[in-house]
Amino acid sequence: MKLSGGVEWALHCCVVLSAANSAPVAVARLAEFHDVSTTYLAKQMQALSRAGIVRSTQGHSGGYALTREPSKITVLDIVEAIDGTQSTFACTEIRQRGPMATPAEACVKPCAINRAMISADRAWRDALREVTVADLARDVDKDYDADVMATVSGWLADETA
Amino acid sequence: MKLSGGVEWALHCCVVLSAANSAPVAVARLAEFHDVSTTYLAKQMQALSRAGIVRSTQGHSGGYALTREPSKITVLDIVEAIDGTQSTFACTEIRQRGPMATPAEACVKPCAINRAMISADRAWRDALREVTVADLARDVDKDYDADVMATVSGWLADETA
DNA sequence: GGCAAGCTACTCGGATACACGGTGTCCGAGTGCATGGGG
DNA sequence: CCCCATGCACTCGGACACCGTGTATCCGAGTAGCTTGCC
Repeated sequence: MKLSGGVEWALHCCVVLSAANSAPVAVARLAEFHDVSTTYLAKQMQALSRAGIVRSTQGHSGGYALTREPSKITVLDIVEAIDGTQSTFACTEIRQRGPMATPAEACVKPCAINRAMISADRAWRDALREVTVADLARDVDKDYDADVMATVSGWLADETA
Repeated sequence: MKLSGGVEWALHCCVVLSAANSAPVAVARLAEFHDVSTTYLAKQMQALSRAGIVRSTQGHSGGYALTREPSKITVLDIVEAIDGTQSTFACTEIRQRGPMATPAEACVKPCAINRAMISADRAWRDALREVTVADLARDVDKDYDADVMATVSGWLADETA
């Protein structure tokens, strides 16, 4: 029950991209900024691209940019893009097996165990859906430094220049 | 982000054990009932034993039994026994890395991303804590058959005899 | 008949192989920009 | 001076190895109950 490590990178990258004002940022820049593997981060960004969260621009001075307002991108979107939308619990319907198997026609509804898991999974996703990239960016400014986002923005501009 | 498959087995086993009235049930019986691997199920039961959820009795007519009332055993207890208590998200503090690293003394509090994840994790665990083994057993009776629990209890008695 | 010692068979427990998914990396296809020549 | 063709360097994208965790299994240690012999 561990989340893929790439999720953290993807989240941080989305926050940084929200400071770039829709200007494309190359993977190499993002990787350098976070001091992580460029190639592996590229894999995560591809997943974000496939999920429609970021838009890729090729060629010189290309890169990735958010496709919509940071306030319209939830943490859940990013998590599901990287880690998949599959539920945390996969019911194998073992009640239909064994000497006292429940007949299949009685199994139209998920069993109590599965329901509890689905409910918990829903609570988890709901919590993640509550937080947007814009929230993350705002909290970063508020909590850690006076204007990290502005500094990041400037750093991105310098690097691009 | 997938839960260990053994969690499902452990949950079902705890429900069955709640029908056994504290009488020890061997792993072989549980495995036969669910039609799953005996040896692997044994591993899960060992984890439950280590967590103090079940008590093992050795020797002839030994086996596993719940250590406390089914209403005092939550789904979360079982999940954490099998899958560990570690959080779903492991913050690697990448904000302290790279050319614009945040100084460590400013990182006394978890970052916004980590906080969102912790909050979601908490919501998930809270939901699992709400459901007990007694609830599961009751719902099994209510939803699927007239008195599955009684039948299970009788089956266990027959097998033991 | 009652009791105790020994044996048997059944139980759990931890240590040991195998497999799949995540982790990490690489090179190729595609494209926008810069440049240089011509009009 | 302006426009266009060409080349280039930089970008993403998918295909390819490696490793760790979970999956599955086995055999050994320990104990409760049955059997049997004795008192």
